[in-house]
Amino acid sequence: MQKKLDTRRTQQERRDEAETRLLVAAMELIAEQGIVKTSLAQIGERAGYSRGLVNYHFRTKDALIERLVEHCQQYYRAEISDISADNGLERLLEASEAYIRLYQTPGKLKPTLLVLWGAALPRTADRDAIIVLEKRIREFAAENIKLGQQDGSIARTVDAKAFAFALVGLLRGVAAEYVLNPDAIGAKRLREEVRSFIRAYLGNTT
Amino acid sequence: MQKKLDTRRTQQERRDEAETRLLVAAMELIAEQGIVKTSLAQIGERAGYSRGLVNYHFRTKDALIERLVEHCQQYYRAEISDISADNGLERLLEASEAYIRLYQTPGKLKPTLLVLWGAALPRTADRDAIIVLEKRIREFAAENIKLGQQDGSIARTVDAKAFAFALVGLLRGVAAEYVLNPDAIGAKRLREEVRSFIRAYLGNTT
Amino acid sequence: MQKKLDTRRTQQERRDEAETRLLVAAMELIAEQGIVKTSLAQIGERAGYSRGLVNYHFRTKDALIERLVEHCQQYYRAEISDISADNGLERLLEASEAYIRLYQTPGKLKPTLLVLWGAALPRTADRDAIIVLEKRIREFAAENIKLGQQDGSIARTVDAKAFAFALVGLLRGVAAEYVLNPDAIGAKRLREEVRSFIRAYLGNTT
Amino acid sequence: MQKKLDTRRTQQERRDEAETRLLVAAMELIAEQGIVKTSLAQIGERAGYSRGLVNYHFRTKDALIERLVEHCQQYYRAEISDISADNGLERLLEASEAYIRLYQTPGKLKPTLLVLWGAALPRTADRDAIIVLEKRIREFAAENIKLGQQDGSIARTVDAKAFAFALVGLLRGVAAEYVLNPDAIGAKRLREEVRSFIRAYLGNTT
DNA sequence: TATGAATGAGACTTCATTCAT
DNA sequence: AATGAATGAAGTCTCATTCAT
Repeated sequence: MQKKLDTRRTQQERRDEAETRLLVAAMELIAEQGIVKTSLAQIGERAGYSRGLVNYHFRTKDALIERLVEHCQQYYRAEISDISADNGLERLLEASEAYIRLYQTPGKLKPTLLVLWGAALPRTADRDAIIVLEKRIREFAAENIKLGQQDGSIARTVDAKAFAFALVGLLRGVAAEYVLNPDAIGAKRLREEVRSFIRAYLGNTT
Repeated sequence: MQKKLDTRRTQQERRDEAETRLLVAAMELIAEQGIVKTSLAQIGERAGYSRGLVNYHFRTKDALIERLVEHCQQYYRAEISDISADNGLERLLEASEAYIRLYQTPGKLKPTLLVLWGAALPRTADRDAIIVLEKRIREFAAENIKLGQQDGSIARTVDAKAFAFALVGLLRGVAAEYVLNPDAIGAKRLREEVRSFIRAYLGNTT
Repeated sequence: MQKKLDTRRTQQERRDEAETRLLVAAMELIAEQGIVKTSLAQIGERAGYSRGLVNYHFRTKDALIERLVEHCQQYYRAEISDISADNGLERLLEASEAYIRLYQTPGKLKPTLLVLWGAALPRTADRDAIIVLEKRIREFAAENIKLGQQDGSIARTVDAKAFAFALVGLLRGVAAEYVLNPDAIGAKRLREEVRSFIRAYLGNTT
Repeated sequence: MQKKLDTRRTQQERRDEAETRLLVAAMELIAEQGIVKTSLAQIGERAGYSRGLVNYHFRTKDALIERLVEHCQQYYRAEISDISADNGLERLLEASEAYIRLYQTPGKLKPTLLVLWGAALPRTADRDAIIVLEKRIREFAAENIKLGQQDGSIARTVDAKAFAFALVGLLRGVAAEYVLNPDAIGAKRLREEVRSFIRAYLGNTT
């Protein structure tokens, strides 16, 4: 019985590990090649398994992409989560800087979510997961703006919803610009510029 | 003589008309479905020709995309070109507003360039044309910033190159955000927000 | 246990059988139509499978051709291999006669290698495999000539390398001639003629 | 009237020149790439004309190939024709040597007929023209053998028809071997070897 | 749990041929 | 006589998916 339990746990663990490795492989490949050029066989093999495993785990490619968006989100959240500041403005600035920095530190996985976002611009099937994600991020920004308005760090005249929309656009767009053309501007200089940009507006009418 | 002129032009005209119709069809389809899901056969047929004509004209799909980027640029430039303001800041604001507005007025062709831009994020073959285009646009922005610094409408402390980078990111990102989620914010409200955002920064230290 | 053995072998066996059937189908079709007119879909279907299987197995058409050359060689070698004579001259004569006879006995597969050889004359991609094969065959001939010179059946004045070159040319050329025009000469008469031709030269200065 | 005649002749001359240039271009391209990979458009353009001209002149590709075989034959005959020897054996030897030499002197056109011959090995449409040509050449050889038997230079025991068959095979085969692998043997050495080979047999029983 | 053989749809591309100029 | 726009068939190759092991 003990043995059976162990076996069962091992099976589950093996499954989880395989799934994680498949997702990581998928992130790498999609960041490199885009969604369509990345085949399920490639993913399985990059993960160290067989061609067939992706279908076995995720059933279809669309399901994999959907699952991938969630996975990416968690991954990103984990990398951005340690915000130490305690007033709203600083929290926004820190989060923004962390977001940009994500694309400036080496590592293949980073651009994956951005690539998925870019791929969602035409009316494709995988669009919905990205849209939901965007909404959540705008809400996160809006909450921090309201927080800042309560603690006095952000002017009351700022329209939280509208600014959140613009801010997310700015960050996504600048990140994309950087991915496309990393040599056009210094990494640090870019982060400062974005920071000043945001601060100039939010602190403006205080 | 009239006849001869007509005759001489007709072959060339046929070719030109076909090319234009193919490009327009390609823009429509790519805006709807993205690059990869759009087949050359679809383009030919949507344009009212045969499945094979696209290859006859453009040789390869990559060549078509490259040509399409140029075509889009001209198309966009024509729509944005009438900037009436005479100082640098106002010129930038007008151009920015026109750019956002482009995605807010109906018409299938509009999102094409944005879709191409999003599709260039992974390392695909068509990437280069987009990168070149981005560079040109940043240069256009930087020139207007310098102009504004000469005519006094923009603070001398602004780093033209860095701000151009951020500005193009902002506009692209906001446009993408809007294409993905047009109902999250009012069209006019968004344009005002972007305008305030830019003005707050550029006029900041005057 | 028996069952386990069976199970273990079956996947591999399925693959091997498919590969053999595909190669045989390819040999038939190429002998009939030549390389270029033979499509991969035709091969798959003649073998009793789907249109796509050839690509699944051999990846590309060039790879199939390369594999086919090896396969043909083994096939031919098996048909020619029983040379009983023990002196060099007789061994050469027997091998030569067996080679010609190969094209004189019915059976679709026989001309395949000859067709591949003919198709390699222009600078095509599949050329290399044939060239390597030719070299090996000339070496085989040269070895037997040297053997004959040691056992006294072939004159020492014969230049092994040069004669091997001419001999292989003779056999290939006569076989091709026969395939093109089987009614121009009796099968037996042709074999005798070639035999006399070779013997006249090799035994010449004894 | 004179003028009209002139014009007519000029038209005819232009037509002839175009046809010749098309045929030469076709010979070059087929020697390089084989029949199937050579497109009619390529031929037209290599000849300095338009893509459409080949169809205008020859109607179909098959007709071009057929015409090409005749043209090649004339071309080859012109290069081989000056045989000065006056006894049958020497005439055969000279012709044989000239044939081999044809493939040993630089110039793209040479291998064309050989390529066409190789391409005729499977049962294709263009086969017949080649078969007819082969027959004519065997007859030419047989005539010279009989001539040699009359003038005493060739043994009466030789079977003219059978030997002609073998000889043509030898020459074709050796030429093909040389085209495939020119570095395996010296050009002069090869011609000597073939000459000795033939002489050994024909002079054998004198 | 995992593998990989097999399928079949669909894409890009080439090209002989037709036809308007 | 000559051009080249346009067609449509055919071929190679990729790949998501199914299924037997």
